[in-house]
Amino acid sequence: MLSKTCEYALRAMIYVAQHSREGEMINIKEIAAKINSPELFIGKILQGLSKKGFLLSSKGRYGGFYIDDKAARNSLADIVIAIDGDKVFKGCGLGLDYCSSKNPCPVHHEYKKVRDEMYKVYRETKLSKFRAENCTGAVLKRI
Amino acid sequence: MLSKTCEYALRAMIYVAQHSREGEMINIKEIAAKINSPELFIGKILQGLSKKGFLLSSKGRYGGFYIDDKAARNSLADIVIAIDGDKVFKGCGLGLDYCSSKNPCPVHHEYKKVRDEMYKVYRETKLSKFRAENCTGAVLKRI
DNA sequence: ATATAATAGGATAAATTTGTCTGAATTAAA
DNA sequence: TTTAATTCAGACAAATTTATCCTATTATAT
Repeated sequence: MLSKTCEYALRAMIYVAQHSREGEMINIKEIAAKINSPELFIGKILQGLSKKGFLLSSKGRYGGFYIDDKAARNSLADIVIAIDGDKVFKGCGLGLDYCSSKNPCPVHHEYKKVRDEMYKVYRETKLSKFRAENCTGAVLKRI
Repeated sequence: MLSKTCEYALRAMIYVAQHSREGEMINIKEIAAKINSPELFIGKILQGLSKKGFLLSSKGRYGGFYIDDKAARNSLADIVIAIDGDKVFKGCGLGLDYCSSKNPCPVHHEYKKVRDEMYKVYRETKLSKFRAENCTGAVLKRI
């Protein structure tokens, strides 16, 4: 389970990827409205991701956020890890710090298998999949 | 990802199941020490689970907690749902409320598949698996 | 130049989760 | 019957996460 912050971030990044077109920035007001999130909060989140290089931003009138080809190479897993850390993809199913193949908790083997697949789902979903040229227009909020 | 409360609960319940023997109660101090959790906090958690019928308790000297055959029929998934709700097993990978097969988010199909397997892992791990007669003595904390 | 509209940054506030304290009730042993 | 050891209950406190406010900075159009 991802944090709310992380869920907002994924939706926002997908939305920005879907709508990034040459010479157009997408602003926070629009993003917040389209992904069902508090405007100021998603602003903060994207500012943080922008600092880390996950998307471009520009201030001033007609400013906003943008995901270019390079930034679109990031996967959803990269974003999750940047925000929530890797516990969801690497951690123990019972929350034990030391749990591992050599020192497994009572559910380690079964859990690890599925956890690895979960990682794969997020890792293999790249932002490029959502970019304008490929985009099928998946909606990120109830209409 | 489970809440910390839930992780403590699972570890505690497994520990109690492992050590439940006829006419012996396991007390909170022992449980907390063995699963690496704050004593008063896991106390509260088990009191809640006990109210909901997930384990038996008895007050007074030599009192404590106990899991009998009937309570041992519960799975780890039952406990997770009792504490964290079913979002982890039923929710959307991007946190959307309305997401479903008919109205899928951009990762719904891949995510759902793995999420269902995750549910299965917790659902098919029953407390009875850990009861004294079957117990292989899996340790729930670093020694 | 000026007005306008956007992000950036830092402080703050609200809500939730996690953890603690205190005393009451209960049980069994001595 | 007294004492000791336990869970139970409710209030409280601390920490973390989520969300907002205010001002500064920046960029564009007019």
